[in-house]
Amino acid sequence: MKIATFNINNINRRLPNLLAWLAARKPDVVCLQELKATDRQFPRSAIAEAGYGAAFVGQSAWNGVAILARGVDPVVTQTSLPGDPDDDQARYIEAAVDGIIIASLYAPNGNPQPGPKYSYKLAWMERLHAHAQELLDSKLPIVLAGDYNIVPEPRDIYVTTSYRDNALVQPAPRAAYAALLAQGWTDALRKLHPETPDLYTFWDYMRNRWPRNAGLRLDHLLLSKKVAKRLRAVGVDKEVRGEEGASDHAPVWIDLKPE
DNA sequence: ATGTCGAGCAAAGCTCGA
Repeated sequence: MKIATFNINNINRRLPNLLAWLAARKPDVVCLQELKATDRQFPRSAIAEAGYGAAFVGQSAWNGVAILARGVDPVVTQTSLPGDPDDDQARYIEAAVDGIIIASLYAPNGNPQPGPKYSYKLAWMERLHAHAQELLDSKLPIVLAGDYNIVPEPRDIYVTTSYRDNALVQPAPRAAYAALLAQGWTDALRKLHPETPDLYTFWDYMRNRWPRNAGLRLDHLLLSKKVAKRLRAVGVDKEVRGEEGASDHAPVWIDLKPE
């Protein structure tokens, strides 16, 4: 079973790239972020024709998350991250597919820091921590997949000072990510590639960062223990980032052994 | 490496978010 996460950066703008990738890689489940589309604008028919059921939470212009499942409709369990009824940003959806609870999350970027956006980022991560603990307590197999907008460690970014003041690399967000791992989640990419350098999932459009491989690791799949035991392979479909009209992120995927 | 990209607003270029 192959589960992927992909910050698509506007699903309609990127639809040809997405459909080509779905056809080539045939993931069983795809967590998408940054749809930048309302529910009405979601390309339902194209996704259905590609053979995928879909659950999504859209928003005009910004954010938006979805879960696609090949041949079935995801069974939705959450359409927002619990903990703040006033938060109306479309950043979290969760569904059951083939016995696994799968979340597609788009954590706040948090720039500039300090400031209200940074405070929102940290508060959102605290809410994620609380909900993640509830999910673990359920003892179900769970995958928390998405764009965490956090570079977990210094080796997860190219050598630079450009991001020194960026919210993505600050100690507090890094501590928030580490706190998730401390709950018992497995960072899938690091689990099977503990020493590999240049494990990037995002390359900014600016400053020639893709040709220079000046990347960051922002997109993560966190696995509960039952899922971690089934982990067979994990990778980044890096070539996708080099396509015409590409998103600034590349897909990350895991392959799970049957139960 | 002070730069890319696209959307919104509103009618073209500026501003915003990432």
